[in-house]
Amino acid sequence: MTLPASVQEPALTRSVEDYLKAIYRLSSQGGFATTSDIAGLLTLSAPSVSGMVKRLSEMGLIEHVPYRGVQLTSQGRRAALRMIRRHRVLELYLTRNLGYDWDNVHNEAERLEHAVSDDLIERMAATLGDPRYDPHGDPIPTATGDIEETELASLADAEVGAELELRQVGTQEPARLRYFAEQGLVPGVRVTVTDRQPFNGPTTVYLNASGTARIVGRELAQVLWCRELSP
Amino acid sequence: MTLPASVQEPALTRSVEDYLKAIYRLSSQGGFATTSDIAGLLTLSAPSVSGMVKRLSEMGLIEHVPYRGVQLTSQGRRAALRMIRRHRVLELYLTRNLGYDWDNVHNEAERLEHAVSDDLIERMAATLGDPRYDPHGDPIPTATGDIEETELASLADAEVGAELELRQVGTQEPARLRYFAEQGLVPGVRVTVTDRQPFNGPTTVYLNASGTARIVGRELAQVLWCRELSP
DNA sequence: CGCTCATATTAGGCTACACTAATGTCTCCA
DNA sequence: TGGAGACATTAGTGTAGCCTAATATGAGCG
Repeated sequence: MTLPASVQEPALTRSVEDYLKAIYRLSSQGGFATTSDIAGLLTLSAPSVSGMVKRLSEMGLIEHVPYRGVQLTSQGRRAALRMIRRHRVLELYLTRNLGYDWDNVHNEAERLEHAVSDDLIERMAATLGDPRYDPHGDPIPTATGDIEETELASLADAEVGAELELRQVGTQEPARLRYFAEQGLVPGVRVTVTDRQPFNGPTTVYLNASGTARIVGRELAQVLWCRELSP
Repeated sequence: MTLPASVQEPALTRSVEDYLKAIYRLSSQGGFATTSDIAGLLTLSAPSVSGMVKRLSEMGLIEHVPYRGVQLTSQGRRAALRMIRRHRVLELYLTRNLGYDWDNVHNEAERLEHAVSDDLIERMAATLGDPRYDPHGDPIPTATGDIEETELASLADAEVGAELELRQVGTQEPARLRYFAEQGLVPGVRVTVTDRQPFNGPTTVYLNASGTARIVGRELAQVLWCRELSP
């Protein structure tokens, strides 16, 4: 009566997909995602999260340690990475092929990621030449669920004199993204750190290509993730 | 406390959007859409439809005459046409820009139409050069909610000797669509009706461009909508 | 060591939307 | 004109997700 041995996964709801993405983000550094952190990220009440946590762990998507938090199971992680792939492929496609700017793709991708088929995502990815990074420099998981893990350091922590490649811009706020774009601070750019003011002051960098300087306040510098170039 | 005079419409749910599209289709010839027709089209139970009909008429989207059926209000019609525009623009975009065939775009568009923003639809439409017809020849409503109304006749009713332009293919079944494509029976093609067998028998047409004949059974001929060319 | 406060969970309720079973209404034909 | 049968509606349930209010837990500090 039912399908054969091959287990047919019953398709996750939009909510479930959002929870899994949030838990992935909050626990990607290895720890637990707490109820209140999830509630904060998704702007839901804590009891709502408690309720969903119960459902997700019954579905086998997360492991719940009461009063401590949750972590994804391998099944949950796979589902989360699938959503992240969708989101990032969509962001890149919208940017490259439909004239979106990197500061306004997020919301569109956020809605579409729940509606597109795997087939469409793979067609978009193929059209884009199987890209590895989204417009903000975040790595795109492969269709098989692998994601590049790179050690990046925040510009705010970089030493004066260091030569860096800007790799990821860790914000989705349109205003900040627009500002970064204006300043030429986008993934792939190479810079040299020439100064840092004390007491959490701003960082000054030279853009190697254009030879011009930029002064970046701490709050912004913290979300610019960089890779150290050979010294 | 609430928004100013400008009435902010509260965003329709996926279900509501589907009902409105169905009601549009069923009542576009002027009559009422009945509960069981809607239930049939959406594959829902009749009581489910009754319940939704109550909600839709409270929302002012439809007019309900008990035991007779429903019709769209102008507000409901606007919402329905907006969905149809989305669907058809999506179908064309997927066909033209992402390698879909006309027989497999329907389901993808069906899901995406609920998730895309108006902005994205307009970008797609602009990319496509503000198209007027989708891949099946159906007219695409304008962003302002106007739709071309053409008098078309079914090939099954065409007179022998008539010269016709095939304009719309009125099915979404992939197998039939593939067959039509193989036969060269696609929108825009010009044909001459050369024969019709009696007792609801098949229609024979010549493809004017290639000069080859096609025999089309009644069931298929009924969904091929044509415009009569000057006699 | 125990208490306080932040955090988590449970209890109870609401909405949207589906379902089946029971009931109402209309139409057409004998 | 009076049913019979087709169709519509109402009644009553269920599930997913959200909420607020009430309660439980645990961790750090006096």
